[in-house]
Amino acid sequence: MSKDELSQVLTQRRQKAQALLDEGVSLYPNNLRVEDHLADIRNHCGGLDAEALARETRVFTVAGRIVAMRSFGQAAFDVRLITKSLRPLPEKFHGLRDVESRYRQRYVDLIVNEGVRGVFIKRTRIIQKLREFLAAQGFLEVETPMMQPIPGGATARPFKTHHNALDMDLFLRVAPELYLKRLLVGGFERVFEINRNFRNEGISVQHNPEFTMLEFYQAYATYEDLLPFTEEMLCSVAHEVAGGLQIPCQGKTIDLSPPWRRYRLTEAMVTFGGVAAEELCDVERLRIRARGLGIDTAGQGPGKILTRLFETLVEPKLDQPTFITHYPLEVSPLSRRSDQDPFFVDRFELFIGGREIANGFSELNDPVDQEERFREQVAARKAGDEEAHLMDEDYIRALEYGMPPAAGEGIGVDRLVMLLTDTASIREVILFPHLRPERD
RNA sequence: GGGCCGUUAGCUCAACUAGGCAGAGCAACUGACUCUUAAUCAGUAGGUUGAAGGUUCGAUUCCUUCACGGCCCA
Repeated sequence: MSKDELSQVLTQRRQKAQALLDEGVSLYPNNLRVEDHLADIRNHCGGLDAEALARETRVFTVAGRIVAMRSFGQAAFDVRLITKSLRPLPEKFHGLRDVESRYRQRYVDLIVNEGVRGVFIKRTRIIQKLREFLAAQGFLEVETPMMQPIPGGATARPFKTHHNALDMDLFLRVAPELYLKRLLVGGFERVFEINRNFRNEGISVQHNPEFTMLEFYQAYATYEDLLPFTEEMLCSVAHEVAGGLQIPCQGKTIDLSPPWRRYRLTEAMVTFGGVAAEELCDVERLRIRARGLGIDTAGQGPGKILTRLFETLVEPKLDQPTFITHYPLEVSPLSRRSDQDPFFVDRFELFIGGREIANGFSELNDPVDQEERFREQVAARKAGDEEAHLMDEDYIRALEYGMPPAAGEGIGVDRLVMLLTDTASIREVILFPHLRPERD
């Protein structure tokens, strides 16, 4: 096939490899012991002048990529081939810039773009710090199913797969929530999981089909306990990886110093969204406003319309850390109903840099109320809402055994990494972001 | 899903407003040079310009469709 014809550069590389083979040189030996790093040589010889260097007899064994070589000069090396590369690296000065190539060939991106490497090292440190913080607070790290017969715990469309031996459909989880709360029923009082969720939705600078989520649950706590806890946890992470609480974010500076400001959702609509307080109680006026913004309100109640308006009008303005509390029950099928006002639930979300970073609430542990909410979700689903929850009878059964009052929270790890590395696209913090297959 | 932009040598980019033999730097190859911090000098080679079609005497350039990517919107 003509497609397989190699370019001049690749042909030359293969010819060189063949020439080495013909000389009896092994192209992929594995008996090397690396004893030093370049830093060792620098530390040992960096301060020496030419004469002292000439007298130096110590032998260093280092390994690495040869980026440039001149067979010229007095310092001589007997270089030993460790791995024959058949492709050249991108140009040394400009590196690899093409975004598509960087994502498709992340291995090359990581070789030549030091900043990229730094982002992923930070990502690992952030996750390590979250684990460390939670473990120190007595939380037990657990693993719950990624493949679920009934996808639940979030309003999102799932990916479907099939188990051949059992001949049954399974769904990649959209959230671990319902399983983690089963563990509260089982007697674990503090649990958390850091793992992948999968949502069958559009791809954007903020959305990858698979993404990493931290969820943690604490018995005998309320959502109000989670606010200072979240401040403390995220500040400890910021100290660790960003070096402080003043962090750069897309040209602005975000101040993470606690306490973070708090608004009820309705207050924020007035303060940031420019909506009159009277309008908040008037569904029809809200609906008209939503339609004016291009939001589809068909079949949606006041709670959902209010939330959609909030997302459009307020969310992007919340650059500095802000807790929003008192979400409508209509959009919170797993949260505990507020004792003061049954329209709302005991829930909050945290916004930083105009993006949702965390979502937490007091958990609904009344099985009768939960079953009713599921039925409403099922009805919404029948009416066309593909993201609505399904009935999970086993979860109801679990609640019937008695789940201690508890609070739980989810933190989008990718978005947290974006925030702490000042990155605009989620693809820059995921090693291998999803791309369509390349052709030709 | 919609709009806008992009795709040219291994890599980074030209060739624009005006259709007229597809170019440069780095990398590669050959030779020279004994002290470098991307970059010493000279020479050589390297292309189905993302794919297919159309307009034209002639298309990287104009038009259509498609593929992939980016940004914005949903």
